[in-house]
Amino acid sequence: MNPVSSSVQQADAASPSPTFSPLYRQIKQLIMQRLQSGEWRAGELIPSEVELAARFNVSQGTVRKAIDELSTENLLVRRQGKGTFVATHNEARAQFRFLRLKPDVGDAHYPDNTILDARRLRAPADVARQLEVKTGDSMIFIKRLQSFGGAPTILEELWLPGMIFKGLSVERMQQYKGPMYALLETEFGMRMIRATESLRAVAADDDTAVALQVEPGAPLLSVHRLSYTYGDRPVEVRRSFYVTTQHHYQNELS
Amino acid sequence: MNPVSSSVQQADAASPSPTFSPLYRQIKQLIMQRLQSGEWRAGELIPSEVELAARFNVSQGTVRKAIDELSTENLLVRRQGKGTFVATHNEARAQFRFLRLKPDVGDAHYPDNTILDARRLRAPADVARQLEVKTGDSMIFIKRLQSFGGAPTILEELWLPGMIFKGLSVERMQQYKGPMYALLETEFGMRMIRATESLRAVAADDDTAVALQVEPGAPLLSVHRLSYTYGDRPVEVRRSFYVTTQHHYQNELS
DNA sequence: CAGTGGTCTAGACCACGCT
DNA sequence: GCGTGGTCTAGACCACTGC
Repeated sequence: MNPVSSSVQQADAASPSPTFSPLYRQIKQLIMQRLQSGEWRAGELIPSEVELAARFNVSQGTVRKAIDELSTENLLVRRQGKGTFVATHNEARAQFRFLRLKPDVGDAHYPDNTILDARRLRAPADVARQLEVKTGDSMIFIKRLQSFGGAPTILEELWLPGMIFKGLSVERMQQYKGPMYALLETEFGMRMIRATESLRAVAADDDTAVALQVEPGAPLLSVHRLSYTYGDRPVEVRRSFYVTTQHHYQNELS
Repeated sequence: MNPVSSSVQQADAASPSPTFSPLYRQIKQLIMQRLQSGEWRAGELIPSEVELAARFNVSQGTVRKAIDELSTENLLVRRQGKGTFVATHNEARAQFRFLRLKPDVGDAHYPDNTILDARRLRAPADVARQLEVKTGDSMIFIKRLQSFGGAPTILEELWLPGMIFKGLSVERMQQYKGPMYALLETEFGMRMIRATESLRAVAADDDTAVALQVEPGAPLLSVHRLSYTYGDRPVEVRRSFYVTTQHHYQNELS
């Protein structure tokens, strides 16, 4: 029998399963299930490799390979001598993983947030489609302004499924100053693990120009983000406008 | 003695080298040297893992780990049953690794190139600084327009060190239609392996507007790229303007 | 010193591509 | 059938952390 569990797919000479995956990927899935279920929470220490190998009845090397992949995907963080931890947005090194706007000169700092609007709305058709919910479903809508050293730089609107973030109050948003994803992670156990961004250059409309203190028609970097949590589930739509006179969007191609 | 060579750094209880690196990284460096020197060229098959293990006098697992890293860095490509190959820009899957502009609807296609200008110039100070050459050094300067389905979309200027690309003629550039990096790789053995891009939104100046058939002042996505070859050596500066009305710059955050 | 992840080895077997 | 990379194992030792 397969060491992991009786329900696990396995290679079989007689009937090679079309969805066969190697042992370490099955282990990886098992670990991801525990992350998704909240059994192992953000920032926590997970069992050691030896422990997991014994629990899953596989060799340590197989567990290692599973954790290797989860580590490169930023779901886990290894620390030699200490153990393996669930990755979290509540640490310095994660602050800029989803914020690619860097100052042209000087070091990157996290911007100041000002919530301009925060309330419950019904999902517009396009937002609903992207988040795979029904049009008209209850959503949380947030509009905020981010400033670097007092200079308004990012104006953005966020949509979150109201179903998931039930207890999120407008007051809580208003008073919170740190990274959004850290808040969602801490208070709702909802962890963003990847996102896709679509960038274009656009001309500022009147309202946006006022908020960002630029001339109407001034060029702005438009960023449309769709964020995913475990299981490739889309849980946030974000539409941002960046002022790129003193900052630039930094990207590495490799 | 160290299995790799007598000159290799090794852990030593008496005097732990401050620059110690594990065996598999030393193997990785040895492989990279052979790539950089041109001993193993783009697209070619390199020796098998067993062969390399024997040659370097280490276990196959150690060679595997070295190749694993080179593979995730896109320097090598493994093909089960066939062997390990040097990555190349001359293949379909590499076409869009450095071109992130995607059509809003429909599938991505490679654009048509029109060379507007190509000649030798002396390096301006800023270009020289970025490419780590001296101001006034001989450079190759190229200005070209890229079109998708007949629509002018990308206007860009490239600077390459003339020293490296000695035989690159204006005529060769004019007639060549494919990806630039494939040409540089095939004809000069110069392979781009990574790049950094800085993006901003700007207003089109008059000349740029004419070339891209947009209104003067229209918002354009400005992309400043610095490309590197083996050994983190910068070898290309590129300044592009993208029209983003029918296309967008696609980026994955993870 | 014990426990953790990190490296390295040797050997077995599987999946794939080619001849 | 043979050679390639891909998986899995068992065991040894090293490097780092914290008690």
